[in-house]
Amino acid sequence: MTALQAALQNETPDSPMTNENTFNYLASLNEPQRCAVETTQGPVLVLAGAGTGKTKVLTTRIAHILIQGKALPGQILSVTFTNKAAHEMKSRVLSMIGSGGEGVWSGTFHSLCVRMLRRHAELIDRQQNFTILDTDDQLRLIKQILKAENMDDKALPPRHILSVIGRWKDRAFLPEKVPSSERSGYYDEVSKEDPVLRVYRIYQERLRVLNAMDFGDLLLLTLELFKRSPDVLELYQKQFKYILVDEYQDTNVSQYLWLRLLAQKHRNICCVGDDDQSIYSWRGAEVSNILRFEKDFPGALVVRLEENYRSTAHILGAAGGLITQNKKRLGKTLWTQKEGGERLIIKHVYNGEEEARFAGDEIEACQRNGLSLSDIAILVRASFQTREFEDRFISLGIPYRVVGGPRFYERLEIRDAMAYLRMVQQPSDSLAFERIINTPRRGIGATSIQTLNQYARLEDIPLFEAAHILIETDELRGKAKTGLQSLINDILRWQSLLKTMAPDELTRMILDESGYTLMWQQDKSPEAGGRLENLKELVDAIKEFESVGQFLEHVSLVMENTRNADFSSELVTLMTLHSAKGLEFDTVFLAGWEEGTFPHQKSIDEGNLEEERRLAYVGITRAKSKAFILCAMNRLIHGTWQNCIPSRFIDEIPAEHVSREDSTRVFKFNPHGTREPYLGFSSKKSSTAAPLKPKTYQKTSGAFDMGDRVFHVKFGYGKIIGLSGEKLEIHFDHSGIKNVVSSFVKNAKDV
DNA sequence: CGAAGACCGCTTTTT
DNA sequence: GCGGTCTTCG
Repeated sequence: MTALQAALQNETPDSPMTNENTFNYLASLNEPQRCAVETTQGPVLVLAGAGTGKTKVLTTRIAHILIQGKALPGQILSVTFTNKAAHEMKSRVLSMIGSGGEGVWSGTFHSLCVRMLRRHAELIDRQQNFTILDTDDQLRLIKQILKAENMDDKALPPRHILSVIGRWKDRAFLPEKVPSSERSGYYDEVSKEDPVLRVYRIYQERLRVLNAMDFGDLLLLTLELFKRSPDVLELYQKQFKYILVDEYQDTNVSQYLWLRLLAQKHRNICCVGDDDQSIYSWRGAEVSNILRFEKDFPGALVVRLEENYRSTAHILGAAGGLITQNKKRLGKTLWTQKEGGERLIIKHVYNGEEEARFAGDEIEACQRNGLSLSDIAILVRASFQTREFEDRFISLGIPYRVVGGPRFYERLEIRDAMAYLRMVQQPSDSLAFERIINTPRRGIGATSIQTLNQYARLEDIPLFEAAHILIETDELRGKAKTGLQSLINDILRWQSLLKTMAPDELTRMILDESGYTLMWQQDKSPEAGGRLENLKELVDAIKEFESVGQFLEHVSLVMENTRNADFSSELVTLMTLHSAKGLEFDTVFLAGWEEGTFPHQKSIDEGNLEEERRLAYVGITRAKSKAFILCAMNRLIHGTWQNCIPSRFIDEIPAEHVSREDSTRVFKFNPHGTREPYLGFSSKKSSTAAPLKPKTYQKTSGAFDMGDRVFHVKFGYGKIIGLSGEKLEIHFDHSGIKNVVSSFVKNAKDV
């Protein structure tokens, strides 16, 4: 019997069990952690520094509440930001208390909101099967509106409108609630109003007609739901006796209001976060939420977790010294029981190429010392910075992986396929219809689509319905008419199969019968093969779901890449500082610490240096034992070479925690400081010039010959034009001539 | 409807 | 300086 089952069988839930074993889970906590777990009543703010065990506190707290019998699983609300975090929470709670933990309302803000909104859709003018739009759809909708309203998309770029609306939604402003002080900055002389606000109003109206909502709406409309129906709000307020929130420093205003409403009744809310790791203000996160916590929840207990179990004293000292430069923070100092450790190494290099070469050499040295490649990460400010490292690693034969990048469900072919599914699931999804109406080509051109759109808007009906009606008239002719007629028939037929056919079979059928598969089969471009592969993968993915609807919901809420999730294999990790948050590595290379790159020029211009500094703090605290900070003296920026000034953050790290490795061999030391542009040394071209050391850790795939057609994950298809042992010289169809190691390429016919 | 040329913008990214 | 997107023309 698990502890929870025992607790649930206990007739008097308020009297804790006396069995001492039940309390073992508390023994592994340090004093503040234990305090954060045991103070279940009233508001609690846990300021959890990097590597101080915050997930442990959250999961143990849930287990504690359940084991103590203070609440049933369904009375606990546990909120995170990412699906990954949500899954981890779930599995860790389950492993602590065994079965019974499944009933906890655990998920992301967005998934929890969807759960509520589907239940009460009619109260916010939607049907239960409403669609969740992605950015693509949103953008298309905005463009449509601009066109229909005769507005100039040059003066009002759709992307910008979308981001303004997004920020309004983050702050819980419905169109009529946007304060005049928060206007977009645009002004229309004729209508005497803010044109973006006007688009916003129409946009929301269109979403209602489309039975759709965007991501911002998930929060915004849940707030609206609570407002329109106090009964519904009360239902949830009563239900959730205990609320737990992860990454509180990343919440936006809407999320904050949502939490505050739900916590009003029981007031048992526990927020965990770290103001020093707030790095998402650009997508609406408000550090002030965490800074203000004690005011928002009077009588709150604030617990600081400051004992770090991850890094050496030097790393913590460096990060701590840096972050004290920030004014707006609650303040805490990380410490460790670990002794010794190495200082951070600050390495000045000539340019980006040497930066990559240095990292490559150091990584090989790490390997010789027995470190696994999976213990090493290169962290960059912006994703384009990974390129030079990739090039170098390829020629050295260091296996690597880039985290992030384009995601599966954002690919063109996947979105198209999903649009077909959406049409079958919800025919009023006009954005999906517009996407596939002429893909593959059916002779329905822009004019025909415009006719349909005009009619649909005039009658306030979905596009599909408009198509139904106009097909009976002479508005459309020739190919457009026959093409549309057969598409409508197809969609209706697929719809009739929705209930009876297995979702993956239906998907395959739709892709075949619509001619979509054929379209890519006939496509001669190099990507076509990959696209067909992806479509197969999509069909495979759908197998796991009971219905098309369930699958669509999953995809719209879980956009993350699961394919890169494997951190165990022997690969160096390359990623941005943003995506590194929450991870740890033995050795970390912090690349591109120059003014303009990091801190980024835009942040300097906008005076948002505190957030950049927090980003630096996040970067340093990822390292367990060793951190390199790399600073190039010259860099190619937007096609021109620029002299670089070392990042101000380098100077802000206390000197006693760093050692400067300005090798005089490469770097002409400037006794007056590090801020002077580099003067000596001339650029030596070619990353392939360096001697290649034999690799023992790598399997030789062998047998390649001159002229062989091969495939490379990054460079695509190409032909071998040179051979020397492990090293191949390949002329790639799209990337030119590159030197690569044979284990990185496959024979083209095996792909 | 497709190809070629002009044009722009260029941090971070989850849901 | 490049790459993606939009426009225009045949």
